[in-house]
Amino acid sequence: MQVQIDLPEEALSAFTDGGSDAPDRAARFLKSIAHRDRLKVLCELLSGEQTVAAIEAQVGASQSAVSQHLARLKSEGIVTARRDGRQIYYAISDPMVRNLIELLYLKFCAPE
Amino acid sequence: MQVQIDLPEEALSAFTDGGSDAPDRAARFLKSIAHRDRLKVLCELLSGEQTVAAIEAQVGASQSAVSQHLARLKSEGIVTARRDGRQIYYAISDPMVRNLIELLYLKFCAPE
DNA sequence: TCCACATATTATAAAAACGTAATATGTCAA
DNA sequence: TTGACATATTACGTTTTTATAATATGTGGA
Repeated sequence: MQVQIDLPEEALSAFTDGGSDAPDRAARFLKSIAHRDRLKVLCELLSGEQTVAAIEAQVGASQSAVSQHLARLKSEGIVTARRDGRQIYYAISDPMVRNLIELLYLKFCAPE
Repeated sequence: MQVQIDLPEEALSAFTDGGSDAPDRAARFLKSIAHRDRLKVLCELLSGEQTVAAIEAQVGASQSAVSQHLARLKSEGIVTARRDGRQIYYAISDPMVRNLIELLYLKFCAPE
């Protein structure tokens, strides 16, 4: 289990350079993920696409709440939806989300 | 520039396992970071410890706002504070935060 | 066509986050 | 010990997020 990232020097000022809207976009992205149940949804989707009903069951929130969470994640481009008959399958569309969830796992779930 | 993470299988269910409070703790952590100005603060601190005045100047927010942001980051264990005379130096205390900011850089600031 | 199923949308009240202004605390130097 | 400086804290009105309940939409089968 390892995490390794190399960054160029200019990265240090990427968020502090005045004109850029990167901080706003990054904050919006993080806010979309920074919710107990949305984290659970994403973790559930790590293993592949799932129907809303399956997600609901795992997350343990109401149908309406889960649907709203999924709508938010979708509007943010974090997940995609695909209909098959009556059911709708959601999947993670942003590979970076996987890295993020994995980082969170290391910090909050790793057995030491 | 690379990001590589390997995780064991059980990670997939780390957030969805019922009893754990990991999702709550992870969401709290993300919320602490998910703010335009707090992101700027952290990015500023990537290059090393800084005084509040220096951070204020870079972030471009009011003294009170910056102080409150720093207090929140500190209460979350994300930064530490060290007094030297009249000034207080803040620094990132959690190495994982560096990884996270770097991930965000790749997504929101990389020149493509 | 009608009904049941799967999911989405809307409305809204409660809770949390935010920004600003004012005030407080701690430290140094005269 | 007083004043200026650096930072923290408190109070409070505003905005945003969230949860819940109710209703709507789309799909397939009888």
